[in-house]
Amino acid sequence: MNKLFKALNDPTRREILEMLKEKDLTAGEIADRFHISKPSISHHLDLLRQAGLVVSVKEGQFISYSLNTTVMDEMLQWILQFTNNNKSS
Amino acid sequence: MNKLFKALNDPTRREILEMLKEKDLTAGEIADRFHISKPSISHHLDLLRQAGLVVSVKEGQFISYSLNTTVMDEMLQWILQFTNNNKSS
DNA sequence: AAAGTATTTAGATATTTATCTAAATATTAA
DNA sequence: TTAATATTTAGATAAATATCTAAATACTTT
Repeated sequence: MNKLFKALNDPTRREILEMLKEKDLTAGEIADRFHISKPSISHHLDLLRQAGLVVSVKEGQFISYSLNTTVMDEMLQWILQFTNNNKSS
Repeated sequence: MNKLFKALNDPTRREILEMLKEKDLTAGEIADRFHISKPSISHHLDLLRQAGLVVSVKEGQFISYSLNTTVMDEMLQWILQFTNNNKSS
């Protein structure tokens, strides 16, 4: 839970997630869309992976990143405890 | 949105929100439940207030804090864009 | 095997953040 | 009005984080 909130507490990382929502991308493709060095993006991807928000698969020379939405559910539940959406009737 | 994620990226602050879910509390009552100094708790409350997650009302000598759930909706929507819960049928 | 490409790891640095103590402000009670 | 209580503000410090460049690793192509 901690790692999840930590991972989401950065605009670059949230933007990466939104990109991956559209389609899977390689580390390089992601880096190319930011004015940030590749090592920095690599680090962001690592944090997203640690939080379980993305999954990486090696495809030859490339590493493809894709979204893992199941982890979002945990967060969804946490938020719903505060909202009225969880009231019966 | 940035302030919202920032505010939630701290276990103490998340715990404060869970306390306020049960009932409104004064700054002192909140501080008493942690082994953290009052100024530090005051600072956490300030960040929560900046994010719109809590509202404070002065009641004489005390300041009462209460949850503001409406802000959570914004976050809920952000998360739902990734989940399958928003698919039609 | 050597060169090129993709990505990560290592190490450094500047900024942000959580925390503390001391002091300031504001309200209540004596 | 003085003392006590509640909370915040100010200023300092240690730890965490985002970023960079340089180097290492791993795969592919020639």
